[in-house]
Amino acid sequence: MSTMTIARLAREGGVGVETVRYYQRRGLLDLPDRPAGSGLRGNVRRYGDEDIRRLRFIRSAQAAGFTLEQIGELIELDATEDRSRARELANQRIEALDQKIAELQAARKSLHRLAHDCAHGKAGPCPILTAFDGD
Amino acid sequence: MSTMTIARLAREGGVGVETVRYYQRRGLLDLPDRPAGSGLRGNVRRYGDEDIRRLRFIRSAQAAGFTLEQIGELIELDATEDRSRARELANQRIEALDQKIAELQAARKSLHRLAHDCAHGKAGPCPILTAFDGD
DNA sequence: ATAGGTTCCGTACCATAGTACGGAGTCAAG
DNA sequence: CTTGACTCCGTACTATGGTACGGAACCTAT
Repeated sequence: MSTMTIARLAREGGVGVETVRYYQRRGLLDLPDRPAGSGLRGNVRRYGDEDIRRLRFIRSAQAAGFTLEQIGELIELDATEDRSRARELANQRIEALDQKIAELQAARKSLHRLAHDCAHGKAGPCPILTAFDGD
Repeated sequence: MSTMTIARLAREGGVGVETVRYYQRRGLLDLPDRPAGSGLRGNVRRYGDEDIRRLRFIRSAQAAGFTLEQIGELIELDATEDRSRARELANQRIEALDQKIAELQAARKSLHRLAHDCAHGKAGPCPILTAFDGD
């Protein structure tokens, strides 16, 4: 699988072709050389497993809450010896994740109570506007 | 606290004045009448506790992952008897939250492992690009 | 060798959720 | 009764992360 076209790469990464091109523009994915083949300006670009890995990393890092800009830094960092910066970014994100997770769990609790009150309440509208009170 | 200016309302809600005005434009917050006082075109608008509650609801609902558009629907729903729609929205969001929470917890785990490997690894760069492998 | 599907690339556009600007009006203290 | 802060309002701009468009080149199967 070492010579895919961009459509295949996109499919492997679970994104659209335009998204791959967008990541290339952002410098997150490499733009391979066009192999100077038959055509006048060269062949179509080819992608390999390394590109798939990179693309999947981008999606995972995004799911972890990193911005594309931070992901760019992570990718650059991966090639350096700067262990402390890498740890710093990871630990910052873990803290943010812990906060976010707690927030979402609190929200979940409120929504659960709302759904319950809403299902078993006597009459009238569900108490939506007060759903998050006391959290 | 039944006659605040917009700056006070914003402060109580933890947002900026421009954000309050934005929510008014979106129809999420009411635009109270300008009390026809001394001035030619009326006084400045005044806000009350109801507005604070509404604003805080908006922020909480946002934290729960609702979009502003959905929040608009929730606010309208609060005035109706449509219990099933309210429950539907709440339950949909709970499902999405459960997914999101699981995703963030997985990401947290990966980052934790990365930080650890990065701290105790022998030499060379941290294995950033492979941090999410095997999740 | 020709039709159709892809690729390439620049540029433009989109949604979401704000944030900023500027000028006129209004308010509150001194 | 002026000065400085705040309000009002429309309009424009921003950030983030894409998505769409269009024409030329290219590639593949018939």
